[in-house]
Amino acid sequence: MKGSDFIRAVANRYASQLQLCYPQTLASISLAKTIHSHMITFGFHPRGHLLNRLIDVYSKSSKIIYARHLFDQIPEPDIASRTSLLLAYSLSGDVKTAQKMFEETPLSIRDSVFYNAMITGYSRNEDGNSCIELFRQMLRDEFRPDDFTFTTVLGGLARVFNKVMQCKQLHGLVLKTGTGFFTSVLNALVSVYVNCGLMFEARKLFDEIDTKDELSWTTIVTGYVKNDELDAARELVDGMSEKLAVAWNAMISGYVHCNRYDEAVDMFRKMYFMGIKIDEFAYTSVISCCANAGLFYLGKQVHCYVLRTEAKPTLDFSLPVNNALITLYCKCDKVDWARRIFDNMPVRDIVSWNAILSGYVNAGRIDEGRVFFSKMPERNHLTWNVMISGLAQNGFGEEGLKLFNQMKSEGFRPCDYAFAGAISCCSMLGALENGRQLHAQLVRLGLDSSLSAGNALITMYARCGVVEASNLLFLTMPYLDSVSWNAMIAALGQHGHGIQALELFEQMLEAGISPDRITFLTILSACSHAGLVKESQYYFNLMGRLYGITPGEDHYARLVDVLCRAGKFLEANDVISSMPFEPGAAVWEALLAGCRTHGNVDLGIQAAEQLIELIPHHDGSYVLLSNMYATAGRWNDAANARKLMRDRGVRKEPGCSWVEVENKVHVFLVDDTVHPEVQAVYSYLNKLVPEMKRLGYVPDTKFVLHDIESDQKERVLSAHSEKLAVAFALMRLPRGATVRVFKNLRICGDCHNAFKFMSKVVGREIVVRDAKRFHHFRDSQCSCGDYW
DNA sequence: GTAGGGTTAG
Repeated sequence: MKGSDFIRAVANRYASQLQLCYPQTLASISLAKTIHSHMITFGFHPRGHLLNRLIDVYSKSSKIIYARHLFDQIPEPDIASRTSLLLAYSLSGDVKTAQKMFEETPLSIRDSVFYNAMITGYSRNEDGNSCIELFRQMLRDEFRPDDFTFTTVLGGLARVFNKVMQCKQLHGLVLKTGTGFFTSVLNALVSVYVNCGLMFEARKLFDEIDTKDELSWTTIVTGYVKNDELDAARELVDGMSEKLAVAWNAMISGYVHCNRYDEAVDMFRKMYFMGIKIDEFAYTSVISCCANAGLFYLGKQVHCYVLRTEAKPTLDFSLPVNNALITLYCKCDKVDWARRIFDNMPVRDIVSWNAILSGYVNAGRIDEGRVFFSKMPERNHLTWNVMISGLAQNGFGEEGLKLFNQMKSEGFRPCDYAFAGAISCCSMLGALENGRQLHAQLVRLGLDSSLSAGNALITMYARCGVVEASNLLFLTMPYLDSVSWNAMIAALGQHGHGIQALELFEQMLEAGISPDRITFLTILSACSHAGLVKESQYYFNLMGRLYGITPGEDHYARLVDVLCRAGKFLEANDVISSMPFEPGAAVWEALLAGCRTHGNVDLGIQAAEQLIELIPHHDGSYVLLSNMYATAGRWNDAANARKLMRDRGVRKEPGCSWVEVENKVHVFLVDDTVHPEVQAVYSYLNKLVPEMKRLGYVPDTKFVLHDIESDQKERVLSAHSEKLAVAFALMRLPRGATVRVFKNLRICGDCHNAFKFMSKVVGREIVVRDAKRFHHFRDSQCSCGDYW
């Protein structure tokens, strides 16, 4: 054998070995390295086709550095090696370098494949306009577009909005160039029509394809799914002779996204029994289905199946499967299970981190959430949104607003969801001015038609005491969903407009929106705040009978609440005994609140004792129990209840009230000595009280629940935090402006009485939001009708 | 050496 023949034989041998590196797997990278190092060890210098092959393998394994190293050793790289490397740069997201490479390649050695590769680069980086531009340049440079060119350009076009015109033009060109005989080109055209929402055109074209391949079928099926025409998609899938897993997977995820969970699970089961291969896509969708539908046991079963199947090695490493499992366990209150999966994952991405973060936050485990947030290697919009709204939901409004600002300063432009979170923070703080500013920013950014932000604003205005603004927003929002209706009904209810709340509910039904369990919770609350006993019973029964919603403990608790507030303890008792489960904390709490209002000491003490047994760390029950004893004059028992509380290390949440004045929040505690202007507040009150007394105000010292001398009691009364905050606001707000004060606990009975007289004396409206509801004091009346 | 479908976090 001659030397040159020998070298050719070795080269062929290497070439056939390199062929084993396709298609790309983890193993093929190390195989390529082995072959390459073999060449180096034996002093073999690859050239020409073999070198291109090596560059191509490295390029495709995202080992661009190796590929580039080899490439730089070639004095005059040919078009094939340039194409491989250019594509590698594009696919790694480095379009700039790819583009540079394209421009540096002389026109004389370019070919159509080279143009196609660059177009692919733009397409993969979602730059549809550059796809078109380069396509035009290709024509100017007098290269013939082929089937690959059209497929790629159309693929790029499918990623841009507003491309109906270009699509039609390209369709024409396809017909002119004769590339319309290629199924791949027609598939790409169908895909663009699909993405324009033109399903009629898409279907017409699909029907005209003589040689439909798998992709033709999956394109049209997924097209229907994307355009929410699930039934049309299903009809095609059922009629297909070949069972394509891709089409079935698309159906499953489509059903999940439309909340059609039964059909999703059904489809998955059929897939299994028909022997269609279940891959990571199907598993991911069905697990996500279980997460959304709360199907814990089925989800766990699928998880077990994943662990047992022969595909386990690949599924174990599958990011989407693991991420879906994290969400499944988070949504089923098993955050620690989710965490274990997270900890065992060999590779994690931002989705995994966000999933756990939202798990912690939604479970109220905000401390762990904070730690997790601070440790995240990467954050995106969702990360911030989850954290901000999580802080809002867990009572950390101030921190949430700080985070919102931090988000902006770190260069993230908040979207409507972030605004919704920040607005919720304002809701809980009662930070009306701040909330108004956020509203203004939304309008400026053109985000004010957003549903999530709008719904948050409805709640914010209501929770800040301006229910009229909520109503105005509700009436002018371009789109409403059930959350909007629920928010508005709740807003009316909190402010004591029970009848209007019920009227709105009827309008909701007329608008064709189906009520959910939240709707009925807000309805029952509204009835409670307005004392609408008959109505509450009516809607409670309606919920199950007409809408098939099984009342939960929370619904029962609210019904009990309405009855107890009306003093109907016997009926409340009947409701409790009719419950299909043991009464929990919410029910006892409702009972206790009613007993407190009506001075039903015996029953109240029973309820409080049950409550203390159920949640021994909750301060309110001890305080109420102690207060009940005190009301009955049983000071020893009262003291014992407080002692029990101390012995168990339970601290009473101190009463505090706050008010926004000149865009600053002023906080007052009981007997406050901290606020810089508190002395002025006390002397203002001392001037006001005699005037109130002239109108008939008698300080009601029974609300001072310490066993002290009665002359001191009146002084303690006037130092209540809500009185201080109201007085401060009266002093500092412009003449005639409505006072809006917030309190973390329920308003004290004497303060409630005092504010009625105060509103008359100063001729202004005083609005107080306490832990339960709103009180509008106007002209010696309160909107709650002394019913709270 | 170039194309195209289905998955996960609020």
